[in-house]
Order: sequence, then C-alpha cells, then structure tokens
Amino acid sequence: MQISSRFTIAIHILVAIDYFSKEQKITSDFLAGSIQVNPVVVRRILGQLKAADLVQVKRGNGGASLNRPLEDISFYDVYLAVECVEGGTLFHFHENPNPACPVGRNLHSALDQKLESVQEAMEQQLRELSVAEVATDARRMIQKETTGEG
Amino acid sequence: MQISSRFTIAIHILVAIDYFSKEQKITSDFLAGSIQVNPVVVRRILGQLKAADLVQVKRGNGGASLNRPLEDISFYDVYLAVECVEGGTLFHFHENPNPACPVGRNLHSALDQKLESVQEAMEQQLRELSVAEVATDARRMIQKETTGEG
DNA sequence: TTTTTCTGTAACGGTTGCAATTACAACGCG
DNA sequence: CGCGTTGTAATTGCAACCGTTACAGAAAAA
Repeated sequence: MQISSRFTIAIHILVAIDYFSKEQKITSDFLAGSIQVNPVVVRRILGQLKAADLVQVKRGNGGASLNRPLEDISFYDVYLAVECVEGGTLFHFHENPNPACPVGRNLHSALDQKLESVQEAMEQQLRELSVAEVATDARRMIQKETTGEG
Repeated sequence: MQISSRFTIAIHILVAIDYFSKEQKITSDFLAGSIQVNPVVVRRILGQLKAADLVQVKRGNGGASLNRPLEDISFYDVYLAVECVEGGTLFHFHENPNPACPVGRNLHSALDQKLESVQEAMEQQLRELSVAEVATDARRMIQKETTGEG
C-alpha cells in the first residue's frame, strides 16, 4: 500500500496557491485544472487543509488563500491534515495473535516499539521538509525554462 | 493507507520458526495457529520469504526453517520480501499534473527528491532493526511470565 | 433582491488491494 | 502407493480511493 495521492495533491495545491495568488483568483476549478483531477477532489482536500488551519477558503466569488507562509508549513503538517494513515499508525498489525501461544501473546509488545521507531524516523524527516522548499525549487525550474527558450 | 499486515505476519513467522524449530515441525497450519490467520495466507507469505532466500520450505512431511540466523535478517529484508509498497515508491504521486501549467509541469521534479528522502529515512531505520531483536525481546517476556507465575 | 459564482457535501460507481476461504494439483517421504 | 503438506488458482466480501453527478448554501455582484 502506498500513501494516498491526497498528500502530493495537497502539496500541489499549496504551491499553486502560493504561486498564482497575485495574478489569479484561486478556485477549486482552477486548481483542478493544474492538477488535472476532478474539482470535487480538490474541494475535499482543500476542506482538510482548512480544517488544519493551513488555508482559508471563501465561498461565493471567493477563493483559497494561505493562512500562513509556506515556510511555516512542513510536510508533516500536510501529512497530518490529509490523514494518510489510519489511526496514526503506519503499520497494520495483524489483529489476533494466539494468546495461547507464547510467541503469539508477546509479539505485540516485542514489536510495537520498533515499528514506532520506524514511523518516527519517517515523520521526523517529514517535519524537516517545508513546502516552501518545493515552491522555491519549482520557481527555479520555471525560471530556467524561460531563460532556456529562444 | 497503512502498510499491509503481511509485514508483521512475516516477522511473526520468522520469530516463531526460530522459537519453535527445536521442538516442533513448522507447518503452515502450525504457524497459522499462532498467528490466527488462514494457513493459505501463511503459505503465501512463506512463499515470498522463500523467494527472498530468507527461509527454506519443504513439501511432503516437510516444514519451514530459517536460511540464515535472525541476526542477519533486518526489517528491511522482510519489508522488501513481502512487497509492502508498489513499485518501491512509498508515496503515490497524482498521475497527470497539467503540462500547460508551470507549476503542474515542474512539481514532479521539485517534489520527487524530497519524497525519496522521506522514504529513505524510513528504510534506513528498517535496515537498522533486526528480527533477532524481536525474538530476544519476546523470549525475555516469556521468561518473565514463567518467573512471575505461582 | 435577484442573479451569478463558487463552495460544501452527499451519493453512487468503478477499481484496486487485502484477507478469508475452498479446492485441488504437485511433491516428497515412509 | 498413500499420506501429509505445500503451492496456487479462483472466488468472495470488504474497505479505501478516486471520479463524477447533483444540488443546497453562502457570498459577492448586478
């Protein structure tokens, strides 16, 4: 199982809001056009980002905007917002090891801490990456495109 | 999305083989009893562990046995063996960002490296854990049980 | 106030992966 | 050969994901 594309879509949304806010009204249709997914999918994820206080979304002739600068939004914030892993546990443990078996009844305690350390290593790295870095890299690449052209 | 329970089941299998090999013939039915899943599930995972050269499995009046000591089997070996993440990529990237949009066409390159660093952090931790540690911890706990009893 | 524009959400369908289960052929040992 | 066991295919039920349609609700514009 992979981590849902909600995660990369959410990053895409944030970067696009940051990039286009000055020139464009940011609607779910506009974002959907850049991401090439259904607008409803965008709205759903936008709702989750909003619930996590990362963005503001206005109805009517509204649009989406960042609630704080991208520098202050880590991958971990986004990962939490879009709820990629159920119950917050990355590993799905088999439910019913046999309590009548010494290995079966002790495996959980023997293993849980180690699984957590793996998850923690991953989440630590998520915390160290900010969405701003993606925006910066993207901008640099866009810049390069225009310089390279005739 | 979580990582399939195949992973924890595989660890369970390895620890159980190690623990019971001296006293028991290790059949898929026996393992299934300890794990409390269907024997066919055990056989499938056993097949993957065998394909990764971690265990040997004999037909007929056979049984499963370790191909090398648990000390030499890392969580990462098991993780690779049971193919928890499709195509080896932890994150599922949305397929079709719009090439007509500057953000859309550059996001992939801007993001991929960072996603890899997250995956790498996780896999690094998997490499640092050996299944032997689980077996040792489990044995310690089993020991404690018997001492504690009347 | 009415119209327009857009969000928020519910509902449904197709697809995919997981796990359980049944069934049976292939294999190896006694 | 016969028994016990593995290897594997096929089917089922289930859950999450994603796409899509539909429409009510809110806010701005006319």
